[in-house]
Amino acid sequence: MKSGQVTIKDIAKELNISCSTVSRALKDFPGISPTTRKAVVALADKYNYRPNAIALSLRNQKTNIIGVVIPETVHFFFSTVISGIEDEAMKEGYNVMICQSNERYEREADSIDALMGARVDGLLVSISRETSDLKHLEKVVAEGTPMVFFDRLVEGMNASSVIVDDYQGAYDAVEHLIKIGCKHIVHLAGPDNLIICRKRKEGYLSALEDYEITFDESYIVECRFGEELEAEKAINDLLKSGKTIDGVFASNDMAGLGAISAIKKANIKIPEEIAVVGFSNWQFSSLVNPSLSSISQPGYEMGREAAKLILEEINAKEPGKRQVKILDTELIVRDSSNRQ
Amino acid sequence: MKSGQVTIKDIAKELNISCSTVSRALKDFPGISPTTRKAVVALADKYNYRPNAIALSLRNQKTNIIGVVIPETVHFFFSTVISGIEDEAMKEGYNVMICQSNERYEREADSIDALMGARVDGLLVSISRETSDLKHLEKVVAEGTPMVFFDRLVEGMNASSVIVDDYQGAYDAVEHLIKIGCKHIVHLAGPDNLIICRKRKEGYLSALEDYEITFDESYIVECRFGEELEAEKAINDLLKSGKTIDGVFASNDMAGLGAISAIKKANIKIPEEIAVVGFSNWQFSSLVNPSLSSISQPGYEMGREAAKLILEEINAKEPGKRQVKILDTELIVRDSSNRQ
DNA sequence: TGGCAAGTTTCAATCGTTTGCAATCATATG
DNA sequence: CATATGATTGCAAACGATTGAAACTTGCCA
Repeated sequence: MKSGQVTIKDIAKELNISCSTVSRALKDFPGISPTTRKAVVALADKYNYRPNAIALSLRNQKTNIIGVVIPETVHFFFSTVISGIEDEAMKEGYNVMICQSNERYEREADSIDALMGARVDGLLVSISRETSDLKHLEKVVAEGTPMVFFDRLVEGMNASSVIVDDYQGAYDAVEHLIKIGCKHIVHLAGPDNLIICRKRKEGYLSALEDYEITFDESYIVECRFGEELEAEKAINDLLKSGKTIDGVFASNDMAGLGAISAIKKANIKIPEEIAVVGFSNWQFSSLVNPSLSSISQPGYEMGREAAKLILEEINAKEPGKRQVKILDTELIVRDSSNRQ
Repeated sequence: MKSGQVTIKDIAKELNISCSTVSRALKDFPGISPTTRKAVVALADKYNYRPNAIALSLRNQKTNIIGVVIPETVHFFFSTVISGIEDEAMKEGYNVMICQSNERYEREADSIDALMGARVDGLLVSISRETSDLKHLEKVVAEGTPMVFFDRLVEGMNASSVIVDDYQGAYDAVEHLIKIGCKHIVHLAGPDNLIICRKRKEGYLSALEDYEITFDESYIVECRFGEELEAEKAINDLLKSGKTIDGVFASNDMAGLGAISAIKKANIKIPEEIAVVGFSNWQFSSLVNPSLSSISQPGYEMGREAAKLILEEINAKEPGKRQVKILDTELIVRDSSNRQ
């Protein structure tokens, strides 16, 4: 802010009138003579006057800024969420301040502190993989700043959230595998402290139960980091152990890809011998070979819904009820599970 | 800002002292009695006092916010740039405000206006595909707000920039194709109004010239949108026209992928009969089949460098010289151009 | 000519923080 | 006892914009 930008004062001085008059002239307040109004508007135009949002924030006790704390923008899913948030926020005259936690707890806490210091009107949060201590989030609630979780929520917290129906998505994926004939389905699970991962596991288990498929504990392998090699190794180990496998449900697409890798290297046919379904429908999923079936999550819509919820809370005089918005997923069948 | 957050005033009132004293006590100013200081610090701690960044911004005429205008965060490359910007900014105590132009001129102009209204200390800009009118950018410069371009810069503007050596990257890609034996190399070009695309085309032309390969105008096809189908159609048309093709240099990976699609569908072998190289090294490039050779751009580093440059300008008393930082690219050879 | 109303404009306070200067206090010195 | 000294603390203005209330300027009528 080298502030070559003109202020109301500058205009007032040049026209030899008071700031109040300038302010009122610019907002079409009654009681300003047409002459004055025209002179003010002309000068404001000439100098490209823009109201100082900082000054307004201070006076109105409202910044019109939404803070967003997100694990990583480089994930395709999260970047679509950001797009949704931004579009909705911009439409309503809000700006967005984004901080990435890089999946680290400390960075998440620091980010929230910074955003609170900036007096954002509300906070949209998707917690990091590391987060289990909730002090930093409880402070936010205690201080009365509206907060909405998206995708990665926390339990037992007085805040609304927007999530995807992970349970149902997982159920759909596994049901699909069963219906094409799979009876020995491996689940590459995510870390247990993320609710989304627990839900996906539950969906997997329910589908097995509903279709009366015997469950084998060793068919669930936790892939903590959701990385390709991690999953490749997991599947490879299982194959070597001599277990029968005819289907894989991965809790994310990168793991699904790792599974495909391992299976291809073992010269096993996809989907004829082993079918694979991932989760999240990453950008690359349609591009790999074989293309990866997946559960698509409406990221953009999640962003918009989260923004809508937080704006609702910001504009509510009374603290309203907590809401949980659950968005539907969609099974996208591609070559990796397409048995005619 | 429902502002349950405590202010200096609240603390002052509770201790029956003045705001000045509280302020000084919190900043370890000399001339405050240890008793008072301790009482203030204790209370500030108890109430989780955070300085109001808005008030500070107004007083100091400095927001400690960097504005970022970017075409789309959903592009892997741009999201890595954002990470770089954010890391560097956070390290120096700055926050980042991000606006996406979605490749639209009008949205870009609006975003810049919003960020200027928020009195950001500096602006990092990568222009949209649509942008050719520069009025909105010239205003920024005229008003004395530091601005640095990254990746997509504009010419004839008094601002620093961080770019990738697109010319050299393209040259390397084409030279590589020539060295593995290609003599009829198609270039899927990007829109001419983006300097990066013109540079890539120049690199292509130079390499052909240096290696004395006759140039055929019809081997350059412009793909305006950088989409897969667009490129697939372009290559398909060329193949049908009966032209000899043994290499493709695409100005981005999505176009490269389109080329691969078209070639595979025509039952032509990659890389033996036609080799393909893309540009940008998108996340999926290593995952597709055949994996796509590409020119990697250091996105994260570009973000950090851009942030460093803008911080330098913000902190400089005198407006310094304009700098252009050029980052090196790297040719990554994968299956699509790997002839033994 | 005094007075009132309508039409304009200005004053002053506010938001939270900082900071130069003035004020207050206690203690010590002449 | 009066005053100087040093240690603390408070006052007030500033940043830019808004807004209720007060003040000013007209013109007009009795």
